[in-house]
Amino acid sequence: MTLRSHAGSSARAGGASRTAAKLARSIPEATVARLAVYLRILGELAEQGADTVSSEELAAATGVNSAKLRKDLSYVGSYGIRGVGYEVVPLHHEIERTLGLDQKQAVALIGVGNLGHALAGYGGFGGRGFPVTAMFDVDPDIVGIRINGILVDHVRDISAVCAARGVTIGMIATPGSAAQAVCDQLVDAGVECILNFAPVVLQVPDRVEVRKVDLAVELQILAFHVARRRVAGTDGSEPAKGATNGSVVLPR
Amino acid sequence: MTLRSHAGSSARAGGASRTAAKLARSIPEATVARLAVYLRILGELAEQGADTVSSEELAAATGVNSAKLRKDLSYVGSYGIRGVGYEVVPLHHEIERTLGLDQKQAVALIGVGNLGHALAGYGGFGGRGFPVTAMFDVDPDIVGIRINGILVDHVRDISAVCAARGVTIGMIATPGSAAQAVCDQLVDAGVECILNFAPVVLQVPDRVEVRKVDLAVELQILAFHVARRRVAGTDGSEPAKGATNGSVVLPR
DNA sequence: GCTACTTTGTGCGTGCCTTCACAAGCGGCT
DNA sequence: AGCCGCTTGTGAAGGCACGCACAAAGTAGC
Ligand SMILES: NC(=O)c1ccc[n+]([C@@H]2O[C@H](COP(=O)([O-])OP(=O)(O)OC[C@H]3O[C@@H](n4cnc5c(N)ncnc54)[C@H](O)[C@@H]3O)[C@@H](O)[C@H]2O)c1
Ligand SMILES: NC(=O)c1ccc[n+]([C@@H]2O[C@H](COP(=O)([O-])OP(=O)(O)OC[C@H]3O[C@@H](n4cnc5c(N)ncnc54)[C@H](O)[C@@H]3O)[C@@H](O)[C@H]2O)c1
Repeated sequence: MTLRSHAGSSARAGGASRTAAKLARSIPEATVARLAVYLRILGELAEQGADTVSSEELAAATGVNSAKLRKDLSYVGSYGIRGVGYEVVPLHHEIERTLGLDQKQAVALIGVGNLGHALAGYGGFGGRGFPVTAMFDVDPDIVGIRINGILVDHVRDISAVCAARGVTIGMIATPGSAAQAVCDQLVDAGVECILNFAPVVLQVPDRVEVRKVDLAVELQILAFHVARRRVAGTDGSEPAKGATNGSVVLPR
Repeated sequence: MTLRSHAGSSARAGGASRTAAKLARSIPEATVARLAVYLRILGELAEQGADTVSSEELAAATGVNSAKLRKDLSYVGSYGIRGVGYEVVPLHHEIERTLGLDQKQAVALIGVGNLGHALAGYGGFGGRGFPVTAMFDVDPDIVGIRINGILVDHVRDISAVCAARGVTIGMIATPGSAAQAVCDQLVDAGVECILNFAPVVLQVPDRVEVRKVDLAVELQILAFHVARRRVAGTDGSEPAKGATNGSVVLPR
């Protein structure tokens, strides 16, 4: 099992129900998100010199159910050894390949304000295959400066610069009022994946994928749980660890 | 695929059970995340002087299915008028109440580095009921400075300061290596909700809820789609419909 | 080679979330 | 008043994800 086909796409084993096709192996979105987390832990384990890791250990480290983890890993292929566990390095490599991280993605950052500066200076991106290769702003005090050696260009040049540098992912960190216009420019430039930090809902063509990071929403969700907890605390009903039910109780 | 929203990051922390409290009502986690988005749009509509809004309009503005939106709103009560739509202001008010935003939550920020500075200076929090009322760091150059009038304290004082200012939510923006220790201190201080920006999986007691914002994971998910799209492009399989998504996904 | 033990890979039941479709309700028009 | 058109609220169905539990498959010991 260890020396499985390597080049081949290892078209998932056995009586795969998938109508096969060379690739079509669709991976659940939820799994993709977790794979990225496994990847980070595997990287740490590799640095520590770990050779193999069991699903149980990896699950504990990433905070997921071990069965779920094994199922997730089964989507990238069978890289485990029964009775032993998973080989850290090969698995890490294979997840990278599955997520498409073997090919670097050039990232463009639009809006180099408070948040933009933090993002631009963050080493966690380039180190993981996402070099910020282009930056844009409209503020004349910002356009022209360099951050990590990259020049901040004027937004009017988005199209040309992105095309020239092969940008595939755009990060929008402008004020909300400018986000849609910036987004449109990115789309015109051919960018098909956008990470949006502005608190607006972007309208894009079907072919473009948008993910949104909305900190205010995150806080509101937490606030909701604080409030719920408070009320629950007053009636003495025990929080109980019952079902891993995703729902939530609320006063009315 | 774009639509995959899902919001349920978070740790499933303390069992959010349905211990049927007398006046309790269970709201799906996914709905809570979307309510926060509706809320923002409703706020904008109110500013523009809109009187009512139909589920179809609001759905278009927030990028969700109108049936889903109506079902979401049905959890907060029946505030719609058939044949007309929803009254903007009363609905806005009611969602706020439902999410527990009528009571302000004091937020503590730990780690005032690049990202921390951006978060500290962000007006979008205080303006929405989440004033940053305490900040902490270990760097002697940072401890003692003021941001927006708030003094940055030393981490050793987390417990005392948080208790004194009634902090209910903690935001961790320290390097990953320090995150768990900081988290433990917050937990000791009685904080039960944590928003974590560090790329580590925090271990917390069941009663504590953790949500994680992991930008590297977000980018990796986008990268996956870029890669998938590239391959798919060769065989002509369909792209994926667009829309918008909610927030971040993460397990626990 | 055989047995005992460990861990993977997955079939399957369960439950949440989404979406469709439509009856019920409301305002306006005649 | 009565009818009409529009929109809400929700029952029901389908899909997806989770997690249990177990057979398969490998290692270790004798
Ligand atoms: N700072 C935070 O912690 C934080 C948190 C959550 C969300 N956000 C969101 O992130 C976005 C940026 O926040 P910020 O605090 O960095 O704001 P900021 O005002 O500091 O920075 C915005 C930057 O965008 C630039 N800009 C304005 N219009 C532009 C345009 N049309 N094209 C290109 N650049 C343009 C400005 O010159 C400025 O440099 C906002 O939408 C904000 O709501 C920020
Ligand atoms: N900057 C970004 O855009 C970005 C993006 C994604 C994730 N992150 C994550 O956010 C975290 C912070 O990033 P950053 O760029 O602001 O890093 P940074 O190094 O600029 O800031 C970290 C701050 O934490 C402080 N700190 C260190 N140890 C501490 C401790 N034990 N207690 C309290 N404070 C302590 C440091 O003094 C520093 O001020 C990191 O975990 C990083 O991975 C940052």
